[in-house]
Amino acid sequence: MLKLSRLADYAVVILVNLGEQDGVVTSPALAAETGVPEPTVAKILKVLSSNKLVLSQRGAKGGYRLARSLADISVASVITAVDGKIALTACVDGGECDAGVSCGMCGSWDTINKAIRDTLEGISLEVMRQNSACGAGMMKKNALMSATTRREGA
Amino acid sequence: MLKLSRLADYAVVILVNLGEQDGVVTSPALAAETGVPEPTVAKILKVLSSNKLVLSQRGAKGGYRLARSLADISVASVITAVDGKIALTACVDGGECDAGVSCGMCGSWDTINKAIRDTLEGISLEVMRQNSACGAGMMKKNALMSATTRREGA
DNA sequence: CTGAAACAGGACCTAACTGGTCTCCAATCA
DNA sequence: TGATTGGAGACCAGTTAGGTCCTGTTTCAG
Repeated sequence: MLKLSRLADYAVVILVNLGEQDGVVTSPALAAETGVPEPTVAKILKVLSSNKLVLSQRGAKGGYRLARSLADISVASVITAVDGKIALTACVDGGECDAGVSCGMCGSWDTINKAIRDTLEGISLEVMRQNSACGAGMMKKNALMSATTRREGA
Repeated sequence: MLKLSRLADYAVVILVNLGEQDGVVTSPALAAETGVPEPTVAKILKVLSSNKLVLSQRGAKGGYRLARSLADISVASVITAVDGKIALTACVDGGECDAGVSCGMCGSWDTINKAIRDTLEGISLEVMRQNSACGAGMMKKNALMSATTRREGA
């Protein structure tokens, strides 16, 4: 199904949310905002921090803030940070295939991978935020709703 | 990592291999050619058959052959046949999100999904075959090699 | 007419991977 | 000095994809 990892999806939501606030924000606060479970938010933020997409401030009164504006963060960079290199198959560009079987087409996928990467590079989080069908309010509402549901369900 | 399912990868290899032969080919034969385990090849061919990408002939002396030329089969159609609709996230175009959390960006991903789909539509298996860095011989060699390794490993 | 060969369509099991949680450590500020 | 917050990694569990097998149906050969 060619699916994206859920973490990457969360990361986008979290970053957009972070971009709509000013000052440093703690991970619990972001978790409350987005409805994503706190430990997961923390984990994602750590990764984003090590990839320089967000800046962290440790200690009391610490938290996170965007390293650049939403317009300067591409979807590709978020996915790359969370999921690693963007590639459609096990044969990463020029890399060796352990399996061998799927390797018959080694070079061929490179074209596809590059095309997809270019596509994702061209879309910024700012665009994502604006194109959102539901809007920020809806996002928050949905998030809280799901958080409640999850808690009740468990 | 935005990865493609291995089945889809196999499917491409199998189809290209099928396209290089004439007459009907049995699934055991294709398995031997590609190095993909026979039951898996059979499974994939069944799916491809039901999606009209290959034509099947039952009974003794039966087998499979391409429904159209490699040039007329897009990578997108193969992936769609094997993995279902091509979409980057759980939110399929216009569909409803069960989770809610990842749904904040519902509409935004559509643009991305469409772009990726277009990219994959534009690449035919014939192109894949020609661009193959290793070439058909290498493919076969690798396949057999891995088949041997697998057998010994198990 | 009978048996073998090959596809059709499932059910089912296993294993890998992802997602999610928890714990301990380091840093910062009141 | 202690409370707060991020940093790093181990670890557990649920899901899902990959792979195998079984049974039936069709067709050809002898």
